[in-house]
Amino acid sequence: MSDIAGPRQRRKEARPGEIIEAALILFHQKGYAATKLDDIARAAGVTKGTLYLYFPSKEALFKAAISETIHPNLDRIEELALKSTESATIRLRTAIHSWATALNECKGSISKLMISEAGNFPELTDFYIETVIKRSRALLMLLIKAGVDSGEFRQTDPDMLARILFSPILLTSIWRHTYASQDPITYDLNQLAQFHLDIVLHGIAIAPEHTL
Amino acid sequence: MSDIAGPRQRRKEARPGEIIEAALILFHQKGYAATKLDDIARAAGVTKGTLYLYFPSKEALFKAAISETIHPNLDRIEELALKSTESATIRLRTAIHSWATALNECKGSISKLMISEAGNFPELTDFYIETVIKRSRALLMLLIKAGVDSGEFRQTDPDMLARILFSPILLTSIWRHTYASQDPITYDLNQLAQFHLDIVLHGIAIAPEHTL
Amino acid sequence: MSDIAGPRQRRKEARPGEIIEAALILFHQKGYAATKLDDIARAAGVTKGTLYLYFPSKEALFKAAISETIHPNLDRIEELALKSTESATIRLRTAIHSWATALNECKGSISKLMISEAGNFPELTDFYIETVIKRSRALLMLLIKAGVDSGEFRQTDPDMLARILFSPILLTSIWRHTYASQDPITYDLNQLAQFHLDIVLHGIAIAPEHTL
Amino acid sequence: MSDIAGPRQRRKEARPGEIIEAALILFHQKGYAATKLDDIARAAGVTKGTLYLYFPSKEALFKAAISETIHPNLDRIEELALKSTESATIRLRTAIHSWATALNECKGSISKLMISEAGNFPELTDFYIETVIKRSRALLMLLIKAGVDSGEFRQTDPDMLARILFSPILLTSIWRHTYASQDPITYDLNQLAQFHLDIVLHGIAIAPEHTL
DNA sequence: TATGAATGAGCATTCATTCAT
DNA sequence: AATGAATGAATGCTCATTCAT
Repeated sequence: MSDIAGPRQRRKEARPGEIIEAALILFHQKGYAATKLDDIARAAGVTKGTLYLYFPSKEALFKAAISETIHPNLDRIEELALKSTESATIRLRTAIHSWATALNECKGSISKLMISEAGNFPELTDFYIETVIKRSRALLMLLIKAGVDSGEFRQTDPDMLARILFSPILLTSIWRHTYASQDPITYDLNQLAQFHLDIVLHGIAIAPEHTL
Repeated sequence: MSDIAGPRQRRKEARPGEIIEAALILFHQKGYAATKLDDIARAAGVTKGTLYLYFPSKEALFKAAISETIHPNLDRIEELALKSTESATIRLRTAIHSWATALNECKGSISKLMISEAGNFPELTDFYIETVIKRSRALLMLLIKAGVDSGEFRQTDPDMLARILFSPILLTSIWRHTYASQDPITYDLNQLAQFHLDIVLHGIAIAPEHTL
Repeated sequence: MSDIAGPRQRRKEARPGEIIEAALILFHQKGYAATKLDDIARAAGVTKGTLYLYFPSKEALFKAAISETIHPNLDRIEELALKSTESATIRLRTAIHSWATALNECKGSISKLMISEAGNFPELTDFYIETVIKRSRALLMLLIKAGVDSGEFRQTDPDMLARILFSPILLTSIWRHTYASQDPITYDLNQLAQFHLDIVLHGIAIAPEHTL
Repeated sequence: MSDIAGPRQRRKEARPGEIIEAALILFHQKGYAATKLDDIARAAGVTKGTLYLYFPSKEALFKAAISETIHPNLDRIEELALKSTESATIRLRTAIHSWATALNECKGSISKLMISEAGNFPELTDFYIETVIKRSRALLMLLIKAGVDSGEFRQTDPDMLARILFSPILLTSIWRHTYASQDPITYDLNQLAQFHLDIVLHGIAIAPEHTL
């Protein structure tokens, strides 16, 4: 009932989140420079002035939107894969699938946004590289090395293999957010992940039973 | 005669190309909206007004830059792989390596630019999807199907496999152009392609001799 | 009882005065346009909304601040000089010194503020000119004429002399409030007034005994 | 004939001066903050964007306007009084009259502007104090000391006397620019200067012949 | 063909004012 | 009486585009 509030309702707690959500979608669709604060305000159901109650500038809003979205996802993946006592094969599959699932559910793609805007926001990019990219890749490399050590996988280059394992999922996720209307993708990221894992694990497995 | 022009003197036929080259680099670095015509003009060694002698608007220049860069690359790949009478395995390897080589040499990445700006230039995106993306993928799928038909590869999903085969190369190329300073990549795209092909072909090969 | 209120608790009757005091200082320091209501509110220890309980607009607050500060000072000077039955010389000295003393003690300078903002507030300026400037000058001219009539001073131009007599004090007062840090003034306005009066009275006196 | 140029005429050389002149008048009338760039542009006969071809910001335009106006006047006064071999009395009269003449002719009053805006532009104020105020006062003090040394004037406080000598002229000049309509002044600054000098020199002269 | 001064619509940001609480 | 979140008109500044030279 009080949900249907008038135009001057007070929402101090909820506002920043609503604004960030609206901003992220628009930044993602149009890029930072092409996104107008008017658009963000309208999408968030407020006026332009209100944005400045919560964020001191457009740039600050952009950075906040990126950071806020990144942070809650950071720890989840690592937990999943590291705690487990299963075989490296299983843990690798689990890690990648949980990541694919996360990407499947995202409305926007931080990866795409960072690719587009990295050149214009060097410090933000540094932060993203350190906290997201390197950390994610380190996890994959850890699992790959574990598999090599345990005799599940052949000797291989963990850096390249890590890059190869996440590329199709990440690029397809970006693709879907970019070319959804012109080139729709009919399967979900988990299917793609499974398909790729089956091939790669078969390709690097020492014994067939280590494929799954 | 006009060939012997001074080093600073430019032949007028060369102008559009020089402008496009400068524009492409800047669009790629900063994105469309953040790139100023002043910057492009300065980088091309002309003044802002001169741009309008060759391109009616910023948007037209952007589209021209994309199109001009795409076109000369379009036919090359197809020729390479289709003419050959080798095995599907060989032709697949050849196609992917020649593509990796092409990407290796590019100063900018049209793929990255299209990902960034697709939302703001729908018609251009349509054109890109039809002439580049779908055509490239169709080529890979053709070769994959040929390999399945010839008994070199197991039965598989050509769309997914095509996507998987170009993802690491394309994403790594984009990566390199985006995060070069923060996260340098030490190997080239051909090494990555070979590494991936070895694994995947081994994974999908019916007999070991079809891996190479 | 309400006198025993906590140090932070303010009696509501005091509010307008506290706001005016804070406003006057800020208007004086930064000028009308550069002073934000937020600053005034903060300086007065209230919130921005509260200002509107006492003053209908920023302009009204400004005018009130000027008027409130002017009024209590209006009558004082006239009393001092007019009641006296001393010689014109003495009364002139008394008037100027009491005025110098008043200016010495002021934290802000209405004169400076009016000089700065006269162009933007014509009606307020009219009011200030009529009630302060012309009245003050009329007083000085009255005393000068009295001195001429009584044979204390030579025949002279009362308007010019009045202007000359208050200029050093007024300008120095403004100066002190404007360039305090860059160009500090080491003597007080009474010293300056006495110095000037000694010279001028000696200059216009008919007989030496009329200098003091 | 070509003077009646169209709206797109080119005036690169003349423009900065025209803009500064228009800006100075408006800053003077309304103060810095209350002066809109649109107003300045309109008064200068250009559009807002043109201002930015010549000045990088409103603040830079303001500072340029002050500086440009100050500089040409700096050396003039000193020359006048210092070269002369006349008596100190004559040189003092000459200096003050030439200064009064300069102020008489000015459309705006930098002094007024600096009083209004000193608080908001500390570095500009420092510059003004050092190059204009202190230099002018030093000149007057020099002449006063010369008069004392030559036996023309009694022993006196040069700082105070200097301040007293320029106050009426300066304040009246400011007054005229501030309250022209409400409180017009009927005599010019040279009359005022002569009136004051006659009194003061008579007041401080050791012998009557040193008054003129 | 080439220039670059000038334009003006567009956008980020500010801040006096309002109003639900 | 007091708050402070929200508003929106105003304004400094940018930049794609035009055009006289």
